[in-house]
Amino acid sequence: MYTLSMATVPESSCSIARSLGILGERWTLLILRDAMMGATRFAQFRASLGIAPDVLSDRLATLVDYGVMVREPYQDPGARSRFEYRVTPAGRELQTLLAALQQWGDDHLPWPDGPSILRRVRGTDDPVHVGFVDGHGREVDPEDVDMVRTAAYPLW
Amino acid sequence: MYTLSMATVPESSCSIARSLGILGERWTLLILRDAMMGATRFAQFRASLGIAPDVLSDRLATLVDYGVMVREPYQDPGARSRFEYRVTPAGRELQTLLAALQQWGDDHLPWPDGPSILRRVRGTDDPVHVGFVDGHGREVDPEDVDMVRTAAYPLW
DNA sequence: CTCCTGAGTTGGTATTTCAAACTTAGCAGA
DNA sequence: TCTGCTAAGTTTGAAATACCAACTCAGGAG
Repeated sequence: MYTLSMATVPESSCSIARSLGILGERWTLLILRDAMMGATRFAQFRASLGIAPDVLSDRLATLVDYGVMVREPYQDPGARSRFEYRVTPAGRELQTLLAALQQWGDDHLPWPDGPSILRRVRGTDDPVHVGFVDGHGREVDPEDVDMVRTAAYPLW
Repeated sequence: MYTLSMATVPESSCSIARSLGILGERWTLLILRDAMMGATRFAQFRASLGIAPDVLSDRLATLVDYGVMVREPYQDPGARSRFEYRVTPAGRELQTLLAALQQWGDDHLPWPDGPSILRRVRGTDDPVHVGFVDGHGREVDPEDVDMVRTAAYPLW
């Protein structure tokens, strides 16, 4: 059905590698960004990104396949039924990932006019950033975050 | 000097797109993961990732070019001086990005033996997660984070 | 002056992306 | 009924990218 070969999760004990197996292909995170901003239709993604239709088709299939988006029918009045794409709860959880990318870009690859999108606490001017949080909802300095290897860590 | 054409920041007002211009190529974030875990040398990255040497060379050049890593000379006793690669402070700031990928992979693409790496508050058993934080160091629910378009946002 | 090692580069093949043209299904108007 | 219109894809062939093996290059050691 699809000419391009869809992405698969690599056989790796590293969850970063597994996530990137799904999300790390060209265009995938930009598709998700647009979806989070409200895009749902093939032509919308296509117009926004300028992506080739075969590649878009392939990326959407991967996202649907791994539960990041769902493909569901819709019908505009006086038009035939077609399919649109929506972010699932699993996809919503990638908000922090996209925000982390955004934050780093704002800090290290700034644009002359400043950020085009800000993140704020709803209904206030209070800015929000991405960071590490402990079990009590308190921010933890990155320096104070330990990475602990478990038994599942490969022994070279 | 390099046969592969290095990545460049796209002319986009979206900082996610700009970040992905540097970081979104195949292998780049895995190289950074290894670097964060202590890898510094060409052969180390190569062995760990199984990446083709020309591609590794290209990716390292991009990372150095954009200040994510630095290339600096080192000398092992009784060997000639060579170059190694280290993460810069700008690169360190991608910790949250990698952690967000890790967290999502742990949650949605789990491995039979569980996570191979845990993040904890240094010296404790207190687990740490990636999330949104307000100006007072308090966690903010993703539902309560507003994305506000500024004047720099393109008007379609 | 030859061997060894680590950091790359080169060259040829395989894979992925790109762009344009084509297909398909159904509604609408003539 | 026939033709046109639209949106969601698929197909096809050319261009760019990645992969792999072999090679280079610069010292230090023997």
